[in-house]
Amino acid sequence: MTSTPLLERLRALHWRLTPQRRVIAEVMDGEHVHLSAEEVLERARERLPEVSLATVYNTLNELVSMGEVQQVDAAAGPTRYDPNTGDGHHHLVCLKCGDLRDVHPQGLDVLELPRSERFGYRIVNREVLFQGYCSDCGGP
Amino acid sequence: MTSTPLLERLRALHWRLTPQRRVIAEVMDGEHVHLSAEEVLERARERLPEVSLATVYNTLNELVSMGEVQQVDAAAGPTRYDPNTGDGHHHLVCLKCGDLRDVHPQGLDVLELPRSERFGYRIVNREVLFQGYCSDCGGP
DNA sequence: CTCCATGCAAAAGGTTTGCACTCCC
DNA sequence: GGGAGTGCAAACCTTTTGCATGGAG
Repeated sequence: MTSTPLLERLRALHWRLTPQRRVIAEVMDGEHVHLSAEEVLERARERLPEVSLATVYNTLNELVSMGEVQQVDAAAGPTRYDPNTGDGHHHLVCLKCGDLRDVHPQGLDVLELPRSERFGYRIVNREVLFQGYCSDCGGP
Repeated sequence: MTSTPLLERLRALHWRLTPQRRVIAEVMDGEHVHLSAEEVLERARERLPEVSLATVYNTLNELVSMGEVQQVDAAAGPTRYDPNTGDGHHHLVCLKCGDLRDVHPQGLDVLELPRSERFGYRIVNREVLFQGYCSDCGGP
């Protein structure tokens, strides 16, 4: 789907590119797991030690706003960030421990709101969220 | 849809019924807007002043776990709680200000995960979440 | 009578903010 | 050179927790 590297797309958007931002974008482009801001910081610092948590938050929020990154709020634990792959993958979260998994429910190609239900929003993400309790936290 | 009053269903589940819990359940049963824990506390105290925030959180978490209440994490602002109406209503949230609206996308009757993708979870809520920015926070 | 729920306040995160400094464009 | 981005640490909010007390079943 999304074959163009993230950095190219960002350059095309005339996004101010600093070393910190570049490294953070690279982390998000490479990892297809759900990283917390803290984990993004960790991996970014492996490449560039002088990165701060505040910048990670700033940058992730911008990437989300640009629709390049998806944010998933698990209600337990910190917000997680996921590169927006464009495939129809969705999420299953544990409300107690925050465990997060990808799922691929079928027949949801048409995840779009009619204009009459958009309320003037600029929508950057559509997703199906299943909430429950994992087997460790209170399974069936 | 859900015609049985919440309290009756709770009694049927042999749920320990204290004055505080009853009042909180009544608030949730009556209100079809998305209330934060703080707002639930406010309304519960109108009926019973000696209710604490901790109890509101405890009780709401239990109701969520029982599948009787839905929790929506907007990423901005506090978690919101919604009575589980059973109709196919979903949510549109503003990532910046936390504004939350009901939407009714079509053709999503089959919001269920195949067992192979449930990972042993006990699922209590399925919903479609549209994230974006409202017209005040950065519309189109 | 026995647990379990409650209240209070403190603790525990996670995320944002203010300000001085840096450096990308 | 100017304005946007950054780092640091403190502030902010929301939610959970510990412990003594009280009340539902």
